[in-house]
Amino acid sequence: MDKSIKIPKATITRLSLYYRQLELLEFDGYRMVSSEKLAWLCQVNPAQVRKDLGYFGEFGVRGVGYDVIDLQLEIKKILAVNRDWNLCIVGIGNLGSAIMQHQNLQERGFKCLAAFDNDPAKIGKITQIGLEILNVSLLPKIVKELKIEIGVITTISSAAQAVADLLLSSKVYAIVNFSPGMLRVPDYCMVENIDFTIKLDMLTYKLHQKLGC
Amino acid sequence: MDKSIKIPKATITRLSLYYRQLELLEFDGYRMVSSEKLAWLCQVNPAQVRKDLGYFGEFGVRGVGYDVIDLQLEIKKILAVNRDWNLCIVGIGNLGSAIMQHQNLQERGFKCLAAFDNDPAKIGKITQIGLEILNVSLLPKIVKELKIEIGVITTISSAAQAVADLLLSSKVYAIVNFSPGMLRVPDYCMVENIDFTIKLDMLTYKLHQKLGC
DNA sequence: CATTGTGAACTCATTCACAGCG
DNA sequence: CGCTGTGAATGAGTTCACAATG
Repeated sequence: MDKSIKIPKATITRLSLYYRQLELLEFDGYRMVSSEKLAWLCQVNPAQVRKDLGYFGEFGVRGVGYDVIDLQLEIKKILAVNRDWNLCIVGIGNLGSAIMQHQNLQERGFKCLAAFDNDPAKIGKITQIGLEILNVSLLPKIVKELKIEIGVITTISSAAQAVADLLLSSKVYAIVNFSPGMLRVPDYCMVENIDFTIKLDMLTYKLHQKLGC
Repeated sequence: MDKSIKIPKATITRLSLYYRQLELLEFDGYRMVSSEKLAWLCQVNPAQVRKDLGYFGEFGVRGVGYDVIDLQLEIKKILAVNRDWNLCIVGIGNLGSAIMQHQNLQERGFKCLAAFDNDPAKIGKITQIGLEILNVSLLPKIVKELKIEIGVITTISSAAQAVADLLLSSKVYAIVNFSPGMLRVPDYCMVENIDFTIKLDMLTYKLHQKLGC
């Protein structure tokens, strides 16, 4: 059912997608959904949906489909988002502030509990979600006190590696990195990069290919 | 050399990465770099670097490596970022404002020329980069006047599809979508999604796997 | 002679096709 | 009968290994 088979990274990404569509389906009053319909909503192949789910169990009913509510619960269990997670954000510029206030975070159980910066002009100020901006030197202490499990880096890229090192030394082994460029971390530390200039480069490449402009 | 062979999407992503490391290498005074060194910096396999570049030409010198400056120019040509591109941003909340002011945009030749929203309280206000926030109903007219080529969607997800439709009807066929959920667009329109709750889900999944917590 | 460029081998991911089952 | 679950087939992407070469 789940042991020893290697699960594609893309499968996890898609589970997240399925989950969101299931929320919308529930909101629209659906009780059951077929792999075909869910696939259509997520713009993937129906067999892909079934295979992705198949890595983790048998959640469907043959001849009928999947229960919209049950499947949400199963996916939440798989993704381990059936509980809250504690975050901190390092680098309280425009981007850091935006992330912090992002609605989806709260709704999905990601609690932003601390905000750090190294700019004396910002330290001591209160963010729009009511957090005091703390000196980044306090990070190790605060992370321990508040049991923070995930660090979000929204500094300029030249500061990102130092922040990552600080998080590591504070035993935070999960990082979302919004700064461009690679973080160097030991392999027991998980990093997810979000780099939107890469996405823009991808678009310009494709535009150039298709339109020759 | 470049015709007819299928180029992996991931190759384009990596070219963007290589480019940034080459900038840093140039800044540090390097004139040449081997595939091994560049690969190490980008945390990929050296053969991968050579194969990625090999799709587009022969840019290296055997026994020596790649010219740090020349290779930057070649990659810029490939990605079509050797010229400016005009953007507009739709949805001027915290995230939209953050993106608009993001330093890398300007530096890399992505010009944010217009800002739209549908909130009467925001329309008419001036953003931190000096743009007047315009009613989204003006989008088709402005897009045409300013020759905007890429649309960035930073609205709430329930508004995203309508914005995408508006961009499409204005002949903007390249979209960066920051709202969660899938946009439905014709296949001549390129969409890049940036969804950071997916990244968080990926982290929690991995944390759960590795630590069982 | 160090390093590129590249076919061939391999690994990983997606899709097909149909057996299994409610 | 319809839709899931899954082994087998296909396809895509990465890495190897070495010939080519400045």
